[in-house]
Amino acid sequence: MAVARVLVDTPLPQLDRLFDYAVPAKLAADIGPGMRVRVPLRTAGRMADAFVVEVVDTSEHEGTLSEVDEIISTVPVLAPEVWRLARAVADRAGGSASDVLRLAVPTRQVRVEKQWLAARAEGASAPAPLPVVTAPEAVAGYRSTDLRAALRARARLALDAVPLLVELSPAAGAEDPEGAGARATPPGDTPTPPNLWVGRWAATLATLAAMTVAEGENAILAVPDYRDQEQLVTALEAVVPRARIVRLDAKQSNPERYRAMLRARGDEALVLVGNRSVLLAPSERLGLIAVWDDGDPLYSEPLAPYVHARDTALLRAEQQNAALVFAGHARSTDVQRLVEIGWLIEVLPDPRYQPHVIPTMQQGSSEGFAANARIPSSAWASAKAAVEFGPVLVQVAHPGYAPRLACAECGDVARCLKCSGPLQKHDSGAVPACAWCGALAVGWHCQTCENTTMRSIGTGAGRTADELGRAFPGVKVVVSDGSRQITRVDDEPAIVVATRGAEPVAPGGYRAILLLDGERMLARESLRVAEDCLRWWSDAIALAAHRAPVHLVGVGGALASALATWTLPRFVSTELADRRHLRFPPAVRVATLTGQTAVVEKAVDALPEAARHEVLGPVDVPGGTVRAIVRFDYAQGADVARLLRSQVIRAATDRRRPPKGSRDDGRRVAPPTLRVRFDDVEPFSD
DNA sequence: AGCACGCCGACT
DNA sequence: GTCGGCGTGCTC
Repeated sequence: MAVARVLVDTPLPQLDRLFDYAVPAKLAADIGPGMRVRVPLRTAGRMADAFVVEVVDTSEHEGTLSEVDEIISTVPVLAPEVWRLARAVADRAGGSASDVLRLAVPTRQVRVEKQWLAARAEGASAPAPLPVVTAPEAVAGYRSTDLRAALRARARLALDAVPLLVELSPAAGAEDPEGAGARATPPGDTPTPPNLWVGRWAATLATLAAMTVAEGENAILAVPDYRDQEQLVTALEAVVPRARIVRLDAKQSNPERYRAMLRARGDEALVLVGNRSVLLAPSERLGLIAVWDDGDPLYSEPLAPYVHARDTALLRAEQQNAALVFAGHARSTDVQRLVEIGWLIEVLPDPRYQPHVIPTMQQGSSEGFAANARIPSSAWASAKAAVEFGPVLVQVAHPGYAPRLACAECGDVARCLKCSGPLQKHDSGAVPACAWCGALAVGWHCQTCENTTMRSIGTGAGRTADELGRAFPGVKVVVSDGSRQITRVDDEPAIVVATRGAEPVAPGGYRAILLLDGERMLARESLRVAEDCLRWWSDAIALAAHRAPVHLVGVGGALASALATWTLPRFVSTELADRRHLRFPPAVRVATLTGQTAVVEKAVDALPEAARHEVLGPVDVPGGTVRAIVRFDYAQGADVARLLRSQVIRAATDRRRPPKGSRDDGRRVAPPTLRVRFDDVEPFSD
């Protein structure tokens, strides 16, 4: 008799294990691993969706088995390697595998499934041959023979990217079998020769992916956001046939994601490129996992079980014996830790390249334009000279025009009359609007002194652009910020004002770069300010033309000299040593426990001895609950996760009615939930 | 979650 | 004796 072992699709932690169901004769021929099924749970009549994990001959379960009710679809959406990964990811984070599968398997799309089944019925056509071109300049800066050997040896690397741009030779050998006209030009636009400048990092990762695909194996490439993805895909198209590149990202519609996920289950070797979710895509023969800029906060998953993409990558590379590459301009302290314990091997550019970074603490003269006051005269002169020859980048901290407004009379922060949110201005002429509810501040008056006029506090990208426009008459000014992102600019002289992370790519690189607002960026209260700044600045520095001057304004000390001498790993190593001393992450692991006082206290008591002595709190948090932070060493991680998991289950299955005599006596009440979140750095910032 | 099982107090 | 309220525990 066939037995289906299934994972029930439910958030209940007590059901997070496999259940056995008998397969009735009429389903036996069709059922298989990875399919979605419906199964009865507890009592006939109640049905639950489930994934078939395996089909076996006998069950260990004593007692009669219920029968699988129905096969929802014969399309195997859950690949075995994804199941294995989901289980490990959930276990590491004290969470449920079904929560991970929710992220890994997009919701069903019947039309896409029909197409897929029809295509499969037609018979698998042999994959197209692979005319892989390995552009030698793409790995320039590294010894490419070493990289190829490292891939073959399944090495784990911390790769420091060369902070330069590279121009790709257009579609070098990457013939598109489906017709080369796929690079769509928007209707009405005159076709311009494509700007094929990308960060060198993108060309390097693309080459590693091409080497992997040439061996008949998949490569998974993760990027933080769409801007990086655009560069990486451009670089990939130069070395891998377009038909072998599969995107998986948040911008796609559900059917697109579903189609991509099913394609990844095919036989041909592919490059899978996308945001953090791409690390959960099916990939049976996996040769390489590469993560670009792992310090970017977009890699921390906001949904339960909150597993960071870096950890997913580490687990998966281990499970599937794939090569692993963490690449970035600035290393994260997490990667530095892995280097220092010998888990990752560092790969430095050879020959070494040092960008021309000029730090200065000195502020500009206060005469002249307001923007002038933020810019030291040396930087000003350098920008003025450089803009004759091409674009100059100015990086600022805040988007908009005036990120903050205050009453002109009493100086109190200007607040929305409807919801008390802070007001801000997006354009110089715009009516101020509330940052929270969006309401326009029409007929505003100060709630402290009844005055009706405001003044700006701080300077956004828009205002900086206005001021620079006046300072450089006749020069084009381009603004790129969070809401209006520009990915590429052309060669023309221009001042490009961008908020950190929104810098466009310029052909050949910027002729000069001014990093303003450094002081303000460093003022953020967070455990990771220094490494965040290092990342924001080094990513911008990498957009400069060869040896073009980069002025880092208002920053001194070790951070500035690390950038000036381009010895970022040394700085990060010192940073990590400080954290080790203070026992802060990533030197140690942490878990936050949130819930009612009694539940949190019980969970703390259940911890292993060593961890119990390193509990911060519990402290009150909004919502009538408390939060405790536990610190422990990596070696204890598995123990702590297992113990906390059992506490979560206990909390969920314990008495759900309030004790006798209380006000809601007899009424059903939400279970006394315990929320566990591992490796959350939020509690260490504010 | 949602439902059955079983253990004590009040009933024909 | 047995009806039913409510607390406890399980779900193949």
